[in-house]
Amino acid sequence: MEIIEFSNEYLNIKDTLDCGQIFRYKPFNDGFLVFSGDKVCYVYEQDGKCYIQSEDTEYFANFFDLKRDYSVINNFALSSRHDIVSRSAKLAKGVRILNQQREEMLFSFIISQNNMIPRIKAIIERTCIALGEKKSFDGEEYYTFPTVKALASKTEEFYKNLGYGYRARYIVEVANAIINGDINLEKISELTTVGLKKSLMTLKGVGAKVADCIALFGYHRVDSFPVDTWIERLYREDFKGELTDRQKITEWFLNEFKEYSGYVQQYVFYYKRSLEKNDKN
DNA sequence: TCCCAGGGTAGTC
DNA sequence: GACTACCATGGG
Repeated sequence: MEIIEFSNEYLNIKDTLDCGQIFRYKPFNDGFLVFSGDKVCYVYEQDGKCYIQSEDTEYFANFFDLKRDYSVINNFALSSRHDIVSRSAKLAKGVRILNQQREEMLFSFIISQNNMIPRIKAIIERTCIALGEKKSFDGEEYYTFPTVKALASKTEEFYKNLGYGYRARYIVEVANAIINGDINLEKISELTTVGLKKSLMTLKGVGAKVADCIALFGYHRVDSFPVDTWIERLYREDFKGELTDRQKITEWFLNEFKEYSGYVQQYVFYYKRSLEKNDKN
């Protein structure tokens, strides 16, 4: 077991995990267990430092995007002419864009459509228990994310029983499309962001928003700006925007924030959702 | 009971 | 191209 130490100035574990880009993590001791594909790490904060403990620290150093200088990104957002963006940057200073596994992002965000985050987590959890491999870490049992082969081996009925609803058909079709070689998730990483999105959208159940999420969280394409119901509301309320077409709203944000778009999206998404949570408390 | 959730598809015009 | 009914499920 290896361990990495990292400053927590631009890495807040809880905020980064809790902003809807990852669905598999859980509280553990003084921090969290974080799962990615068949890998796991234990992360916690102590005395101004983050500690990442894993059998594969190299993987998780990249996973948490540790090589990138987030002071540049955060300062860009802090100095935005949009008040909502600078306020978000202040609140979400420790939020980073994780580098996650492509297959896991693809299937996870297909599940995410017209769904709620707690329910998405529950469906993915049930899927891992049913089709993943059982492993243990520091005495704690966990299940890996299923392989595409395992996902393709089941029928639509199987996924309906796991609570997928109408999305069951998409999982079966997409898993088989990968098995058949209709799409290669590694190969398409060579494409431009526009080409990558277009390629992902040939898959059943993957529209513009889901493709944006996969591009951002699975390929670190930060010239992506996923627009969901939260962002659409934020666009209307906080930017006084008048566009209604989500594609055009995405284009508007991309033009506004350029190569920082993906980071800004996470900042404001975190901000908007944290406000909502506080209203309920 | 209706509305909503990190939306997308297929049909119509 | 734009518009819309419909799609499962569970929580508020």
